[in-house]
Amino acid sequence: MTVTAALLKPRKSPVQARSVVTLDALHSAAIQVLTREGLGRCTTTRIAARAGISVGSLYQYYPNRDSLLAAVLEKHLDGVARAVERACRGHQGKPVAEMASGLVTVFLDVKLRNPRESRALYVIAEGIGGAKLAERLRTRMVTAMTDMLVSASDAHFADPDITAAIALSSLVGPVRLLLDGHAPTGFEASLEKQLVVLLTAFLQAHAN
Amino acid sequence: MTVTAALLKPRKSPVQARSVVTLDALHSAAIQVLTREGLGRCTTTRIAARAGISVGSLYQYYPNRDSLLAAVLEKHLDGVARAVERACRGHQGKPVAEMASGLVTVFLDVKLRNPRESRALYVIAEGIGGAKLAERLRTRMVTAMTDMLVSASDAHFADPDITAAIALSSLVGPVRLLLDGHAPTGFEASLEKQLVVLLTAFLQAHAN
Amino acid sequence: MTVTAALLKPRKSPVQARSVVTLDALHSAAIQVLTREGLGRCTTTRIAARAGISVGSLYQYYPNRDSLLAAVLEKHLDGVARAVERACRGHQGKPVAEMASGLVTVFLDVKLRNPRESRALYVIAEGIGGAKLAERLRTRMVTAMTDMLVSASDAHFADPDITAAIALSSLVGPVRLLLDGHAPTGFEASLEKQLVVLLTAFLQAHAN
Amino acid sequence: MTVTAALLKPRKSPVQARSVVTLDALHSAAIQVLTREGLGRCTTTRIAARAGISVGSLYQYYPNRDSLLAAVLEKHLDGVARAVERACRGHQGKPVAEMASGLVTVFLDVKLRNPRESRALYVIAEGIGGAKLAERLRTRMVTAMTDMLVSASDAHFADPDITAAIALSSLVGPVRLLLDGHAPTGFEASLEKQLVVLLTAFLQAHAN
DNA sequence: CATGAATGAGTCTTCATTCAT
DNA sequence: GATGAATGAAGACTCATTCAT
Repeated sequence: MTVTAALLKPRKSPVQARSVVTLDALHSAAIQVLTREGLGRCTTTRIAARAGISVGSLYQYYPNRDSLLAAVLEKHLDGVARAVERACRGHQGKPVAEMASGLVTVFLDVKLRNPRESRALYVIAEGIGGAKLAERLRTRMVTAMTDMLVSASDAHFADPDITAAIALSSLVGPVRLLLDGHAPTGFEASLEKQLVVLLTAFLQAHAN
Repeated sequence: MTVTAALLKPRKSPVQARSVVTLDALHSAAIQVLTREGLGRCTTTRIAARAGISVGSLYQYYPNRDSLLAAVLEKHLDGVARAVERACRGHQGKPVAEMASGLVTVFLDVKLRNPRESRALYVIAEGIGGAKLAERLRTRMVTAMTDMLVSASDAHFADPDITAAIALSSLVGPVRLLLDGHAPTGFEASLEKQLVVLLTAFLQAHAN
Repeated sequence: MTVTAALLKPRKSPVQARSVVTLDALHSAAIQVLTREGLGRCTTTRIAARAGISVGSLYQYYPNRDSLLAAVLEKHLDGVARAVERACRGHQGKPVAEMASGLVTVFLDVKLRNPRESRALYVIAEGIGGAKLAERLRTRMVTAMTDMLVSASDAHFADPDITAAIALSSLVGPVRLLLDGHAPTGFEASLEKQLVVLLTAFLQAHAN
Repeated sequence: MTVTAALLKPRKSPVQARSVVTLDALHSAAIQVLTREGLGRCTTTRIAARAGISVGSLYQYYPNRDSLLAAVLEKHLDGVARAVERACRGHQGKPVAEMASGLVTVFLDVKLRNPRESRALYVIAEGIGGAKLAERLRTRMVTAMTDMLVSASDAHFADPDITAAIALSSLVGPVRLLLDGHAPTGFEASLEKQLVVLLTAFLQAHAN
């Protein structure tokens, strides 16, 4: 683990119930401050205040501001990755149409479950070294998808990892459009169906 | 134009040759500082220094830091939008396969022409009121695409604007993956082909 | 309370002993810097330095520079107003000669007790929204004087509030002359007597 | 002449008509900017712009910002002093009642002729070394008044210079009250009469 | 352990002044 | 002479981080 990486790790493990509670409070406080005030005004003091603790205590849990934000981001991305992995395992050996449908469903589910949080994290990700984190989690998801794709009952993929990477990343843009509230009228209603069409068509195009 | 919008506008028009040069220097300086130091360290002083001018001079061209960054972003997005609009006009009445191919080619072309700049702008967009700008430009592109889609010789679209919005946004993720350098080996080589497959399959799925 | 007014209020109440000390230190530091360096050089950094604290700490007590200066001004003016009010109450029902004498005495007393501070505040008053403050305090004094005048045992005033306003303001110039050190030799020695003569003559001129 | 004094002098004498015009334009531009924007925003660039010339040209006439403001102040005070001196000469040998009346009339006349300008100058005076200037002009006026007082046909003054200083300075406060717009209703209407009463009573109190 | 006052480096922004054109 | 772009020192203010209580 590099020095930089070490600095982004939480300081104490949540062995005690209180810690877990505080950690959670800090996470949601961070997200609230972020969405309410913007990254510029998202200060440690404000986060601590909203979490109901003192700045000093915040530093008991995280060595610095960025590690807190990174933890929030990681927690979110980990949730997304877990959900995708589970879905992929659950669709092993199925036809690609089912895979596409299953994938879209979970993806939308985790991303839209808490839209406010999802949006806040895009902002965090740019501000800190979010790219590294995002990549690690993306790799997990692509791996899981690749495994699923190669098991498809009705298709064969020449470059399953590349197909997986494209398929996954192609979902990101449309979802973000919706989260940002910039989508055309009727977009949300048909988003899931459209994305299923998109993914299914793409995956079937590789079937021979 | 709102007050806020006014504040994001350049201060002086580049009527003189020198101004144009300085303006360009500022733009690329901003991009360099951004990619080299990150948004957090992208200060007016550093930008000015890299551009070879004084802070004072920077403020002769832009009323504040955000207006400079916004201008850089807008210039880039405007270039993308123009290219997409031109491509859409050029594929009126063609079959959807050609449309997909033309769109992907143009999109990759403008986005990858200056990868460093493209990446920097993702960071800017989050930090400032980039969402507004991005939406305006996206609207232009979606409009152009919608017009193109309805003219397709071999397909009919029930909701062409939604199809356009999804099609366009589905390209964003994969391209960014490449720009961020997180793509699997061989990704770049096949990206264009893959995206053409993706878009063609999606559009043809709507054909009846 | 308007927004502007709110911005000129101290940030934290001096509930703790330490705060009171720091607040006092800031006030006298401000006055010292003001008289030693002038309003132009009366910067937050310099005030903080002279007060023996950091700029950051200064901003824990006042939201901005002007609110600090305004507080200093208000404290001074409030002291003057209190003294005048007390004197006015103490001379209810007396003949105008005694009123004049009493008023001049307290006025000189409070203004000359700390000449350095008195002078500094003229400078402050111009720079910030001192006019508003000054007016409020002046109104208090004029009101108190008006009450006193109407109770005079040997005179009747047709427009007691106007008479009060003129009487009070006529003292300002001569006192300031002395504070600024521009008075002729022997001025200070006879100032009190002269002002008593001035005020008495003026008030008696209204007696019928 | 000290170095400081030299720096506050205009750079070129208005030998040419154009210079006079420009100088006047600068003076009123300064006053306008001052009243419209406040001392803080009263920059050389803005003054020059309002005067219709360039900053560079401004520096052709004054070596620095303060010398310009000082010149504006001096011109105003000189006007006041001249008027007072003339009035004093014109009332030589008259009874004190006439002197008082004449002085008040003239003082109000010059101060209220251009209230906006008068007010603006209080602000200037504090910001720059206005005290020095003010004192010089005040000395002229006190001298003229002293001469007048000693010639009074119906009174003898033990300390005519002190009496003059007090008399003059006692007018300042009331007039400023009016200029600042903080005077009670009916104040302006009766100000002249009241001040005549004030001064007459004061001067006659010295008569034996 | 918690607290939150104190710190001071670092940001943006302004503006008097100069000088090349 | 006139111009106004360029300069950069200096000011107000913020905020991550520390540490005495």
